[in-house]
Amino acid sequence: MTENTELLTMFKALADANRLKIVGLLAGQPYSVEELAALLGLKASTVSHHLARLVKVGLVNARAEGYYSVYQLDKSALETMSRSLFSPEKITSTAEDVDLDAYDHKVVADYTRRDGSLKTIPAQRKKLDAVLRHVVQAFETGKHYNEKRVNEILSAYHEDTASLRRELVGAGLMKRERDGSAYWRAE
Amino acid sequence: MTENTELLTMFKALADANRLKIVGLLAGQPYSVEELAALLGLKASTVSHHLARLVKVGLVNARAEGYYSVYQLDKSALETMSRSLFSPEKITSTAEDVDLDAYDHKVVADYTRRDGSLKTIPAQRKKLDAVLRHVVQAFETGKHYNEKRVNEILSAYHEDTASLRRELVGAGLMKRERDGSAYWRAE
DNA sequence: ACTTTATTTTGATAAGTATCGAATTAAATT
DNA sequence: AATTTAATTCGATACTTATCAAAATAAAGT
Repeated sequence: MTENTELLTMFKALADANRLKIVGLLAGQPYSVEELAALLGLKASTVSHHLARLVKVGLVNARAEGYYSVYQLDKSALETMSRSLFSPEKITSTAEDVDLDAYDHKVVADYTRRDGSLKTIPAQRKKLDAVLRHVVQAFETGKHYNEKRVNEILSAYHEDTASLRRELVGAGLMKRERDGSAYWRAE
Repeated sequence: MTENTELLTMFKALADANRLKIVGLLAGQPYSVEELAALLGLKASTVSHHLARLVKVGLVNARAEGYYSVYQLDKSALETMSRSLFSPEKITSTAEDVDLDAYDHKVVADYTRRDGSLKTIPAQRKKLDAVLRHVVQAFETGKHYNEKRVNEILSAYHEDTASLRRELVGAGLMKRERDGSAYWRAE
């Protein structure tokens, strides 16, 4: 949540009918709080509140003038924004603090018992893959295992060790010698 | 409220942290409802609701794929929007249904009694102007009045007819002969 | 046809926020 | 200094909406 909050507060600032109208009015000319209140049919306190939010995101600014504080639109800020707001970087940044492994974790959690064994082997590709990525971590990288040892390890997860073994190889998560004499975890 | 509601619904659609994250995630690759729910730590029903709003504004669309309905970002729509959303026309259109005379009306209402007479003559320029624009309507356009008649008409508004008359001329709302023999309403 | 799985819809609830009125602050004229 | 006027702040209320749980759909594999 570095600067994607900037995006969010910006959109929130504009996600109100009256604030949008204020921006539209100020695009034509500067106005005082009192004038805006009369134009919108709102109380001055309400308009003041709206203006404060627009100031906070840098869209408008105020200058004192006689009795009034006159608000005006910062058009350069508006232009800058229209160019940057929807840039690919800004868009993708909104999801940067999302844990991309959360789906795998949830699937694994859904399919495993408290003792770590699998309730069933998922039938669906996506979920099977998630579970396989979990199971393969029981093997050390760079180490070779014979089939008997592989089955022993897999039996902690499910009795159908043959299926698990086959799926692991099929998914490319484990490799094996052509003659089946040895298995190892893919890098 | 023709298409400025489009602007509003668009901003509202993006004015939510989780919907922004969804857009950010879909910018990277398509996802199913279930996956998004796991990634965001939300229930599927909630995500479904968010996606429906994003679909409604045309930012994302869904395609059925096996068990899942896979949602993807409409990047062209995103680009179109980023260009048009902050255009001067769109911005000013948000205020197009605002009654620009509302301020004058309010000022006049504040300063007049039920019988139409003025409580006081406003000291402030802006309000005085608003009241003068109201008072001048008591005169027909294209007709000439002598000073006595002008004062009779103005006396319905305030006893200080001399000030009213002077201000009306000063504001350019009424014209007069150099010798003061006749007054008429400016076009 | 039946079962499983994902999605959507529907209420209900909780969190957020727009609005107002009253009180306070700030600024300018008398 | 005192008074008027505009703006802001504060507290309360009403409205909106994000979220979830449960029920209803939809779709696929058995």
